Amino acid sequence: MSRGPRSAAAKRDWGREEDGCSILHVDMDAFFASVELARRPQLHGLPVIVGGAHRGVVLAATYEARAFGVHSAMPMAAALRLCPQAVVVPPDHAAYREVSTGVMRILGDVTALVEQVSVDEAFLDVAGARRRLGPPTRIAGLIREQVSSGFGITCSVGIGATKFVAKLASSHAKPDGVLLVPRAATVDFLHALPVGALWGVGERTEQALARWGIRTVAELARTDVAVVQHAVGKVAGAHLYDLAWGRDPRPVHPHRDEKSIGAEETFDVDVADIAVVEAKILELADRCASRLRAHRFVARTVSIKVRTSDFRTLSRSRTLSSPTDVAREIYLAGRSLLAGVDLEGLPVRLIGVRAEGLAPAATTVRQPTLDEAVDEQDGPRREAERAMDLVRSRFGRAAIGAGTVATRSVTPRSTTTFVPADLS
DNA sequence: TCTGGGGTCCTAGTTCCT
DNA sequence: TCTGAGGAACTAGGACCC
Repeated sequence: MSRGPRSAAAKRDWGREEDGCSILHVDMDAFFASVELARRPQLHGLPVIVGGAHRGVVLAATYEARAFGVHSAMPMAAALRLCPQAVVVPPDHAAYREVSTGVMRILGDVTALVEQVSVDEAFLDVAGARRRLGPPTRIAGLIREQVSSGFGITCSVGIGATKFVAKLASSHAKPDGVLLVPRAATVDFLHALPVGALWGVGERTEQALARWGIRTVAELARTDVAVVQHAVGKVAGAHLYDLAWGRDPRPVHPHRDEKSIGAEETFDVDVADIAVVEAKILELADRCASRLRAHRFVARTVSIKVRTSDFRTLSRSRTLSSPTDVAREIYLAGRSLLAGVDLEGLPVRLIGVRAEGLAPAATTVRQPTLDEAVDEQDGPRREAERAMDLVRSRFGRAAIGAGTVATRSVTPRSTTTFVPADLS
């Protein structure tokens, strides 16, 4: 689901020399939409958009919908103005994860050096697989064939000497193609692109560079690195300058350490009642905590994100006296952070909770604070939340949830509301 | 006109510790 | 005991990616 700008000039044959090009970037074509089409063949050939109908954005669109100017991250209302006949399908992330796992298994059979970047893309270093499977273009063909026959979806593969070039190559191979950029052609390939194609150059950075007359990668490469650093900052400037000359030493990392786990939600209607926002914080804290426990992590820092009705986004964070994986502790920190935010009387559009500073639970010592030493409920709370995890693993997430006030908890028809302790 | 959700990384200012 | 320097850690916010 890459969104970087592409260049027609870069979408051509750059040569056949594969030596020194061991990095593959595999990117599913319109992934969510393709999965929907694979299980609903009657939608083939139609403009299909995957996304939320209310206050949503486009998560994926078929190439038929893209022909009308629809693209991912576009507000759904705008997409439907451009393409009113589009079939809108709500996202089914569980299905996408399942296909993704299957695709990653195919990639894992090629080489152990697979770095999954997101649900629909991954880097592979196939240097060690060449003797067994052949040159990179052959391996790319093999992968595309297996993904197509196994899941009924297509993918594009970019081949280059570095991760960055492989990624750009895959975006220019779309849809359903392969593009090899030989090592010797790397600089020419890059210099054919607009500066926005560089990794890390979004709208703001593009504007900042444009103020210095830099609009293409070639122009950036010809500019003094000090000028680029002045325009976009020291670290980013040096990094962009290196990328513009094809220098990208980052290896393919099969394992990436998670840095944070979070959850956020946009309300259907902006909310002025703080109690409602706090209840949502509890729900999100519960989600974060159960994911922390599932990954066997504890978090040292809790942060919240608040978006007000005027679309301003504020964040607050606090480092806890002791790392935690307990929803109540995350909730209490989140609630107190919210109390410190001046909303200027505006209703809340979005609220998010994030657990940061993750460490393995098994090797992290939790020092009880003075409060906790007195509060003997902490142990039972963790146990109660683990019990909730067990219930959810058997009956699904909706089977059980945390309540704010035990006496007011309502039991819906098919759902059990479990109140582990007084969380208010 | 409308703008999701899950992340990472960087910068700059402030606070804390030695 | 006070003070300043320097570095580390924390915090808030912005930009970016998919």
